[in-house]
Amino acid sequence: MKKKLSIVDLAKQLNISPTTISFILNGKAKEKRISDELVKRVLKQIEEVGYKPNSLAQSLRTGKTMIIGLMVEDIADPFFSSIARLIEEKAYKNGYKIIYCSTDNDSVKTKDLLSMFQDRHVDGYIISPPEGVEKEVNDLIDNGTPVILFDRYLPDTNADYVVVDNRTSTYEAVLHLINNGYKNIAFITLDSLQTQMQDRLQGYESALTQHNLPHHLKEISFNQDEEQIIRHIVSFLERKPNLDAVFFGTNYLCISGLKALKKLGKKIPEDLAVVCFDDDVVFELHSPSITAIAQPIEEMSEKLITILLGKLNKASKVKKIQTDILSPELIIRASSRRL
Amino acid sequence: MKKKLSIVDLAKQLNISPTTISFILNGKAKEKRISDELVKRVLKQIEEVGYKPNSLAQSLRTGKTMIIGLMVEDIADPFFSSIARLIEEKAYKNGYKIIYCSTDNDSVKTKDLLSMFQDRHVDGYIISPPEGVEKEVNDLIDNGTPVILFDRYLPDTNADYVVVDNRTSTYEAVLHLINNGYKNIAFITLDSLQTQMQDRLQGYESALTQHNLPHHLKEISFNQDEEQIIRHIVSFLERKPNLDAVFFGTNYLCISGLKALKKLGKKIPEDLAVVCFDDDVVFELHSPSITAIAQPIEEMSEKLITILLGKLNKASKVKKIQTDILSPELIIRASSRRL
DNA sequence: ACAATAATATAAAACGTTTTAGCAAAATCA
DNA sequence: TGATTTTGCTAAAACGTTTTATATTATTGT
Repeated sequence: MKKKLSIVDLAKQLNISPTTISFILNGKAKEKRISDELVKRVLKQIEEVGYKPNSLAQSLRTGKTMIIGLMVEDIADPFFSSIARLIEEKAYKNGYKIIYCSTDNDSVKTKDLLSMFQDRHVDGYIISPPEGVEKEVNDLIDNGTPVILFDRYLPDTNADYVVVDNRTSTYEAVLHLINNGYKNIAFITLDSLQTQMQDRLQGYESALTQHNLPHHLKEISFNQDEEQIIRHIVSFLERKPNLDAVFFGTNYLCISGLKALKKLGKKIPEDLAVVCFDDDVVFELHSPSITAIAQPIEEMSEKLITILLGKLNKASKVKKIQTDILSPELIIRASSRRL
Repeated sequence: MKKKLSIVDLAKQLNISPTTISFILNGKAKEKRISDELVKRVLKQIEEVGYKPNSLAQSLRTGKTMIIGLMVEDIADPFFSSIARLIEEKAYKNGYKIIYCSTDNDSVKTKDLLSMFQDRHVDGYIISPPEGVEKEVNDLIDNGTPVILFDRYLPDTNADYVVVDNRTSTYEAVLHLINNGYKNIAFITLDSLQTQMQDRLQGYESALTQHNLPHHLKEISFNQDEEQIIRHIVSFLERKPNLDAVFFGTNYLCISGLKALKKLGKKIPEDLAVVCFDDDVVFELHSPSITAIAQPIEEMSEKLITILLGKLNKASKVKKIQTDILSPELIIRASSRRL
């Protein structure tokens, strides 16, 4: 447990002031007119003894922690963990570390976590927020902390966001079903007011309305385990024997749905066509493979980190909200094609 | 951007010393004989003005950050993201936050990340380590920092670890294939010296040797994209037309393998039986469903966090290495049963 | 009634940086 | 030459806590 040496120790070794070392380390050697010779001497010693500044002290003094808070709905969800992976990569490349948490879409839990992150003086936030944390997010922003939302956004906040065009992509996916001759298309989704879910719902409804087709909506509430979800889907499908297609609003609803269909012995797509929002390796490998709306995860992460880093660097007082609406891709597979 | 108030501000408001407040906040009121009346007064004011200690200052002074460093091979891998999810939950419950990163099994990258985490004075580590970081891990431990490894361990370190019994579980899975009459069982695994992969290999080999069956080993090197992996598997399977079963050493190898089998038009299990180490929803939903060795993720996370918190609290100088070897469960599905 | 002890609270140092303000010597200018 | 500017560096304050050592008053014991 040997003591790490401090800038003061180093200064003593070199018989100079800590100030000088600090200037050199922070790239102010020129500006502060430290002689090249001394700079060299200091750098050499630093190299030799392996001095590393204590980042806690730095943070305390500067107010910057170089930490980004990443709050996702559920880090175990492949969509979010993939995003986390990409964000991590880009953040580390820029000297930032990531502290993460899963919100469970629970606003109380999220408020708590936000408060914890604030305590730790996180420099900026990337959040897929639940509803109900508008005030906290706005407080953060008013405080000058960059916050950028993704997947869904909070209409009543000034936070930047990066989302996909849920409405159009859902609309087009449903259109694809219609074009394949399906007429009784169900939408199994979450009972949620979050923007992305509402937009998907709108896309579904407008496509059907436009083609004069009947709506079949099943909203499943969020906090249930998989068994329950499957039971709900099974019972819905049993009550609706005339359905010929079903669109799932999220990847895990679709996975539960596939299990439900298996249980019911339904053939895809003969008995029921299937389309899902959000792609997954499960859908690619499934027999038959499942048509899905694939989100541009790489692009989304890139935008997120770029916007965030931009705000972190410039501390730009740009009042205008930055919004990025990306286009997902409909990947048509066997599950939605008429034979 | 209103200034947060400090313990000194609070002290001024109350006309007392910061020391007193600190004592009260750290539960030393009794020990330091602060009068109940004053304690009440302070607590009330804290509540009223919403004072929160600056954790950076606390960390600087105490050396404790209440942050756990979680280093996994790849946070986007469902095995690791599930663990991350559970660890997160338990850590937060105990007041710890989590800072994470993906190592990519790259020892250089990992050393870098370790150094970054040290800079940030992470209190303890949970790591699924690549080989080649033994020295760094031992340095950490010598330094008094709790480190606990999982999934694989580093024989040349004093780090505690939680792993599963890879050898026995693989042995039994292969035995299961043998008992179902399969005689030419391939093992497609990583070209890795990590303990978990070596143990799985041993389990495979001892089962075959014991039953006098031929070995068919394919080792795939780590840093390849999925396309390459699939090509390697395809070519291996083409070169070995007499195989009747294949055991995959990791979940993503199996996923690539399933894609390869699809490409080759092989029927499972008629042409080729399949078993995988590590379960996944893909395997459950696949047609036919895939037999897999399911790791006790919940139990593993529980052990990890319990051991780590134990070491964090007691700063126990227990020299003995704690090792936990859990038993995975073989989930027999359609892909490995003779018709 | 006096010493010893207990009760209550605090001042000041320390953690390791960054940054402001400024000092002394050297160089330039007029 | 004397004043001014530039060069090269540093002392000390600040960030917001915790902790050690100690001061002051009240209580107890004899």
